[in-house]
Amino acid sequence: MNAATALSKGAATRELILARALEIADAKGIDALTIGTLADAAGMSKSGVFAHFGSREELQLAVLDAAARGFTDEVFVPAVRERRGLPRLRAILQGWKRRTLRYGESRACPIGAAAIEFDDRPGPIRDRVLGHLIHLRKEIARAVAMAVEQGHVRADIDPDQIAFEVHGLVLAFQFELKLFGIERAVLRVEAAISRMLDALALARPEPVSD
Amino acid sequence: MNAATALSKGAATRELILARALEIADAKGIDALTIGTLADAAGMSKSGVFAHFGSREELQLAVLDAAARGFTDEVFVPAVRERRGLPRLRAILQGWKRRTLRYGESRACPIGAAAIEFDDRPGPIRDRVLGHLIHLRKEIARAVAMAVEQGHVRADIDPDQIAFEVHGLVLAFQFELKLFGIERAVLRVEAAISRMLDALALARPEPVSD
DNA sequence: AAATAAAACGCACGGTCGTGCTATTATGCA
DNA sequence: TGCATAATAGCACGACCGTGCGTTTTATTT
Repeated sequence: MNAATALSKGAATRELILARALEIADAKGIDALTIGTLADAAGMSKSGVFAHFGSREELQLAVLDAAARGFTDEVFVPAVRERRGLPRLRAILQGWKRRTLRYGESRACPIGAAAIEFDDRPGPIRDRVLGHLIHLRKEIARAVAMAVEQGHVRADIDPDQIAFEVHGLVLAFQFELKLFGIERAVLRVEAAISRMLDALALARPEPVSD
Repeated sequence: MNAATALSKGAATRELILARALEIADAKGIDALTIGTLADAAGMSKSGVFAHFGSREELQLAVLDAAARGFTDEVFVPAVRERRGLPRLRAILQGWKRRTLRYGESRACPIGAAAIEFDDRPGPIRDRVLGHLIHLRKEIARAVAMAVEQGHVRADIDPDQIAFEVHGLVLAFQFELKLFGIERAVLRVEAAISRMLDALALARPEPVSD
């Protein structure tokens, strides 16, 4: 056995289970992820699956973390190959758009969905979800701040405010996908993104009165 | 019995049940609205509640419609007292913000939540939710179009695009409430709203190059 | 007031859920 | 190869779900 697969049997099937769990959570949402369904999908017994996590909640937390890792790998990791500043910010937005599109017209990002499903249920899951979302927002704000440092963007803008509005754009994009289909949603989000990036790069909102 | 309460016993308790159901759906989401819980909240038996709707799905549809009526009453109805154009658009946004705030930091608009919970479950509920959302978006776009007609807003903007972005703003607002609390969320959304309304009213994005 | 209709209840059924407990099988090390 | 240990299966429990049915209570009409 080589180094990459140097896993004990238990750890290996745990990964297999987690992969199936991620598929289910992607497709049906995190609280449609039941132990029985997951056991069927993994070709195991309920108690076999259960033993790997100890509780349903622990399973859900593991899936949440896996989803967050997937987001990082798919959106942030490729983006850091771009130059700091606007190019990298643009890459993040493109990656995010691409990932959102992969969910299609009738599914949602599992973390965003979990944030809404659990917003009224205090506990570890809600905390974990909010933690991931806060991290996401910070990364966006960081990319904007870098763009300011690089002189790509006006110095008087607030990176956190832009992160807020970018987040809203992606959320609206998800809804537009469901409401009016892919083509229209892509047009809208790209119009909004370029409008926003233009506004960031412009000299001042009212150059005449300067 | 006077005219306002001229309801048969059945219709009256149906309204009572619906009111309790709306409370539950507001607080816990539409699929935490179970017949047993609702029966307890209404002080009735499960079968008593059940008989009024014939199925759980029919109950959920009724609650969805009630929530949409509530939104209209709370947001659109007061807004039509304002003058057409920007004042009315502003009133809609304020009303929407106020309503969103009422849900606080740890609950979501039941229709928006249902849109996400049911995005992967085709059927009458999903259709109804999307119908309400499309209606909402059309109303926003209509208000923007009126503002164009009144000359309050540049003629080259697309009302549907603005409706898209406004929707995103409110969604981001809801998340901001959960992530960072009320004060910060209010500051952000008001900054974003006034920035957007300013952009609508301004002459052109690049007046110097004209 | 009696008769008819509507409304609500009590109860049970079949289903799924998460979770323990015990037995069995497979794995990895001496 | 044999043995300790980890991994999985089997099974049952209690809770909750939606839903149907027969009965009983409450409203409405004659």
